[in-house]
Amino acid sequence: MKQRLAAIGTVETLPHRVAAFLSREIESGELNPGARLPTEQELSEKFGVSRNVVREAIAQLRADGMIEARQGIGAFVLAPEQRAAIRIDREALKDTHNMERLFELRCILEAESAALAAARRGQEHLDSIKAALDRMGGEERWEEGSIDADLLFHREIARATGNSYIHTFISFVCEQIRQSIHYARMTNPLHDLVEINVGEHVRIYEALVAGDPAAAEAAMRTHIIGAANRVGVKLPLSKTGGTK
Amino acid sequence: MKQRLAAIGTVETLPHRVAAFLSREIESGELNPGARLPTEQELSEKFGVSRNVVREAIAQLRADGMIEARQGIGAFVLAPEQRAAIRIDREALKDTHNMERLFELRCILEAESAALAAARRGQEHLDSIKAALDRMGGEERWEEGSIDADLLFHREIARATGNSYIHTFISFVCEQIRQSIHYARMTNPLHDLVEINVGEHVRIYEALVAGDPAAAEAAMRTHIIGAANRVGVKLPLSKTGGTK
DNA sequence: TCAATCCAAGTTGTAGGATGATATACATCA
DNA sequence: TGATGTATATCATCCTACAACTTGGATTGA
Repeated sequence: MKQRLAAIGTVETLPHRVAAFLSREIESGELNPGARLPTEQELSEKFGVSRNVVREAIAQLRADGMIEARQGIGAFVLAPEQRAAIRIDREALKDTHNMERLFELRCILEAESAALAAARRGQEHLDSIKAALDRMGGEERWEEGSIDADLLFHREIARATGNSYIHTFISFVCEQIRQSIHYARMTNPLHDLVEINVGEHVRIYEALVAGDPAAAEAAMRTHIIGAANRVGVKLPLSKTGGTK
Repeated sequence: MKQRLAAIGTVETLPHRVAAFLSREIESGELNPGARLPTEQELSEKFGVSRNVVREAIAQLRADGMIEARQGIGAFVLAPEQRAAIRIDREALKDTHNMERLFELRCILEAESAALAAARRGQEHLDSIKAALDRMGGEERWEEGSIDADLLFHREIARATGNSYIHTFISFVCEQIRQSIHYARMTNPLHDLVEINVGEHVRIYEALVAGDPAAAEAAMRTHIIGAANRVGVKLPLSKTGGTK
């Protein structure tokens, strides 16, 4: 419900559309780093909007460190490594290959974080993780609420590391994945898969309770690879086979 | 040189300052999720700026998914998990404890990525990594150029994973760290430390050449812990002691 | 009294113009 | 030649006005 409202609020506003257009042009390489953007006036004429709209669009891109505006000269495209923010293009995630990469990143982040969490978790963390687990396996299965609980489970583990940056990054990546597979989840509501999913979570939780970092890491790795498979993403072995 | 200009270009513009202020208020919890922001007019009066400036500031926050504006009603604070972008507060990194957390995150990301890179790198990757290594140990030591080369070395390894998201995330984290310790590097230009730093990079490179994921991961982990120490950050054991 | 309708005020979205600050290129002059 | 000033282009900021939208209360009618 709330989600619905948020979605409606995200209607394309003019500055957003202009920013998206410029952003695409930069990402696609039509505007290389160092290149100068058209002047605000030219852009406002080109898009048929007021200069204020163009300025708001540029303000967004500038905040991300995508472009740099210099008074009296113009606005220039910056190199990707100078970005001040990370933003993931939702469109690009429709490509399975990109989704695969994102899952790989998630696996790296969450596996080691699970190990950290196992070593550092307090009782309160275990409680909130358990609460999420119960909600996930509760009456609501594979519904909106269940997915929320799934995400919350992972976020709470990230929180148990005591590292706010880890929490932020994991929350972000998970949310990107969740919203991108939003459409696909109704197609495979197979109960077998749900059972498997819950079971994997239980094993992670047990490792955390035991305070066993290696077990937590392994369980998390197994789970994420499995989760990727369940949404149709074949994850390449993110770890070199546990040969260590 | 270019870096210098970029730094000057980042002078605090009015919208940026307003956005930073509001962002602080949200992060600190003074404005809870769901709360309504003051109207644009009130904000413009409060900060003594025009409404346009306020609007540009809000445009930034909205692009990040921090707030949601609804015509005719007002602007509201969104929950952290709905954020569309990751941004790290440079001010917060002045606190050593936060810097420590960021290094920990970096260690997680880079260690496993080094293992991936060792398994997937092609000859072209090895070449560009070697080029960065040479520049680092070249005539320019611990100068601007040397630090650039250091960063490039890490970015090229991230690129060798073949995963663009990993590359993006690692580049981002490294850049945040680099800019935050910008002032500190002149204070410890001890040549011993430089030698150690280069030596650690060489060992990583050798593991990549050998195609040995485990060795690459271990070398990278050692290096990042060492790098943290060299800028005065004592990293807690990010891995549970290699007891696996 | 109660309900439906309409209207007015408040808020964000967009437009357009005016002025100040800054950088570049060119002309001017010693 | 070299320094200086001027013209111009561009972004930064401000201002006013109106459109679109939401809310709540006033009005109206039964």
